[in-house]
Amino acid sequence: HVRNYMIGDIVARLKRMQGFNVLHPFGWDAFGLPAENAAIKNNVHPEKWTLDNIAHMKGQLQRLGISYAWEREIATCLPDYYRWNQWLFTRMFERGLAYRRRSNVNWCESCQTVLANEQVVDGGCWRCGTPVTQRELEQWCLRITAYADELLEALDRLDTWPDKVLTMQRNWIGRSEGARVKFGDPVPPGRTRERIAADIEVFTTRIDTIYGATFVLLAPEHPLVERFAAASPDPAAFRGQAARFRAQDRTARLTGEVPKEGFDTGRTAVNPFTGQPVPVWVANFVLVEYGTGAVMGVPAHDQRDFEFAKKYNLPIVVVVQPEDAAAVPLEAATLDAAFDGEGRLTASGPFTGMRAQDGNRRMTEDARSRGVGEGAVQFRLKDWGISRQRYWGTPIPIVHCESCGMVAVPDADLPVVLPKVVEFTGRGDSPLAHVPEFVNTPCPTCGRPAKRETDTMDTFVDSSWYFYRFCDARNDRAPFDPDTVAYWGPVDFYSGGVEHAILHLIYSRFFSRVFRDLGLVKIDEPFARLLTQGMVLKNGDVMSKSKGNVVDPDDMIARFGADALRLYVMFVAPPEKEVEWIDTGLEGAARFLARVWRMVDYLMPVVVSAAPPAGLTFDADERALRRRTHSTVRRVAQDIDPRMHLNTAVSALMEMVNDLYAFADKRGLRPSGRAEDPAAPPAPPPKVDRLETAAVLAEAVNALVLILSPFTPHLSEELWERLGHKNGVVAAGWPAFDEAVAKDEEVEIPVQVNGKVRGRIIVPAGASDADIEAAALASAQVRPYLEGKRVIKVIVARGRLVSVVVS
RNA sequence: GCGGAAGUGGCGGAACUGGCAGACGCACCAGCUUGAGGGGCUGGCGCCCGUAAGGGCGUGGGGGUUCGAAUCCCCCCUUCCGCACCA
Repeated sequence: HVRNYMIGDIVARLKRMQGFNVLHPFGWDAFGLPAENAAIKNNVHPEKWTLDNIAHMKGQLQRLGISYAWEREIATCLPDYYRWNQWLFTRMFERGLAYRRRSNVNWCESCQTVLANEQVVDGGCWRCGTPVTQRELEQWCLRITAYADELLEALDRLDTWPDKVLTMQRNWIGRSEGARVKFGDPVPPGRTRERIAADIEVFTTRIDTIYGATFVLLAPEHPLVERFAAASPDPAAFRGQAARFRAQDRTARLTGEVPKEGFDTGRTAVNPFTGQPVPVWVANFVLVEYGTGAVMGVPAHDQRDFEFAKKYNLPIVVVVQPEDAAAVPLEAATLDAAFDGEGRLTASGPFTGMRAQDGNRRMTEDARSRGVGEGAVQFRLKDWGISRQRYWGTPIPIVHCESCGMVAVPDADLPVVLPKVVEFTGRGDSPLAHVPEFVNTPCPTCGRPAKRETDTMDTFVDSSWYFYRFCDARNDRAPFDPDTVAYWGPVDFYSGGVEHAILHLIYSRFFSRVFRDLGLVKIDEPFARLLTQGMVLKNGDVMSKSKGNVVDPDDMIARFGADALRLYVMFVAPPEKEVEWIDTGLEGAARFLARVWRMVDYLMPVVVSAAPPAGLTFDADERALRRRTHSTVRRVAQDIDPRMHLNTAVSALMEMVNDLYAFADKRGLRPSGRAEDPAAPPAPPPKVDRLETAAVLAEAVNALVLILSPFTPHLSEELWERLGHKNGVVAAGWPAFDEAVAKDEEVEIPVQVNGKVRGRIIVPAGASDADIEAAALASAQVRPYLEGKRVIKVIVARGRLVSVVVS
């Protein structure tokens, strides 16, 4: 976290010095399970635990010198903030974007609460890793799927987002185009299998293979399964098999550990293209929540179906042949794996001979015209289940009334305040349900006794819109003023860990669009630029209390100072990479800052009394130092924004300091190496004869202190003041940079002969290509390599290199 | 399996549009600072041959494009990350 806040702070400080109006806010995402669990464990109220932690961390951030706009500080656990969660929930409820339904939900036994799909990682809880089980519960859901298409399509325009995040979101939304097709009741009498009571609708992306569909598979949870069971000769056995599949460990199923299994329902359905009856089976690998919960089995062209057919001896029919003319035609009898590539259709009635892709289109049309199917788009994205059976979260502002049903709490009655006196058991039923004063309330509509909803909201609701609240953090009439958000929004620069790639960043994109459709914001995408910063590791592991490898920023501040810590963390690697923490690196940063301090402190009398450089005539060394000063001013700014290479910005600062030392050395100026030793004789004061030398030193030192300040604000402010400036580094602004001064006077150009560097020439900057070529060919270093050879070609590359080709 | 990112000295990394590979720093080595430690300063530090001058090799491996490749293309290997029976 500290690294992330530093990155943002350096950008904010640069932009402020460049004259931008910078909103650099901070808030506390303070609801959630850790506080509640700590409360149970330590017998302290979650609110106290949370507020104490906030106070501690705020002190730490301030000691690090992170320049936050504390007057806009928010904490999501305070009614000032969460009332607007409730307000927004109410708006969504009115629009059908928030709804309640009974469904299977992910349940974490350890956290004793529901998890959203996004919060299930490798079949376990994202927070504690406990394997997730399924429970049937009444759940409030937010209809994120209403925005699925838009959330997907807009990713194409987020061109500054990391590819990784875009890909993860695309996969998560998981759009696939295909068709829904009905496998109907067999009509003709006299079959051995009985008629079923309804068509079975399947979803497929490969309708072109439908002539090879030789069976239909239902998910064990599919509604028809129970109907078939009831009508079967042995309902108990039937139900038992289905129940066994349903009970199979979901985690094992997800990791592919459970073998594919199924059983025959004894029913048939008619393939709407072949007209042939096909058996209907129940299979453990078919997912009820995806598509229609039923699929057609095409063993020749789908590997899962192939394995299933082999295991249960179901017929295999090849309907796509690879187009590769040399290939041996596939035959069902000899097939050892499904062929899922493109090719030409065979044994597909009127579609035979078409390319599979064309067949796909034509067969979808055909199905539609005959009323047996239609094109369909399917998403993997599910609606977002937000009910949590815990205490420390935003109360859901709904009242359940026996006569009026579910009624939203009117805006005037918001916030629904979280009661303070609650018993925490961690048992997994909502703690609020045991607080009668909270639960019992008159129905807002009819006034009769009614009961409040006792679940609280997923804390990701809190973090899905807080960035707009910062723009107008003290507004008590609305979540924010639209004009104010129009001024600030969208967020220009957003940095955080890649762990937010799906959860937070997709929810926020969803909420932004809800606000847009409510007329509160005009933008779609909340975050214009996204940086996913790498984590800081210690001994190859993520720092965590349980591993005992945490580096406490306060310890580092005490030992080396906040500035050294900031400089080191920025220098050690580019922001998006992971870094391994090493103490010696921090020592190096502290050493560098001591070096800066010594030189600036030593030169102070010269700097304070120096003339401005305008109108002076400088010697070569002085011009070189000015060149370094001006080019570093430019480079540091560009390395921060737009390049976001904070590590090379620090390198540039170090190079400048090295040059400053070298220049000073040439002029007999050298600060004492032991400034901290009071017994050491004081260094003689700097003696500078030339007006011009004093001027370039002053220019360099003043600029250095300023351009270092985003990284090392404390050191820079102190030195800046000592250098006789009054109003601080931000008021001073980013130093002006003069292209003419920064430009090299002459350049060294390598000369290659047949691709090898054989010499170097020095030419005035801006020399013409012809002059450079002539100088290269005349060079004493190069000439021996041209003796007796014929020069075929000479290339002068952008004034940077000469390449001579000889035979 | 699918997808994303990445492989450069002992280490972290630099090389911005194809143009001097290894900037900057860490570690290490040698020297100076009247002794030690600490601090500071100077120099060295990719690999191989060579006392040296100099030469050869070198950005995971192999091929290619180009006057020129860490950078572009093809194949392969490795690592990390994400998704994973999505029909």
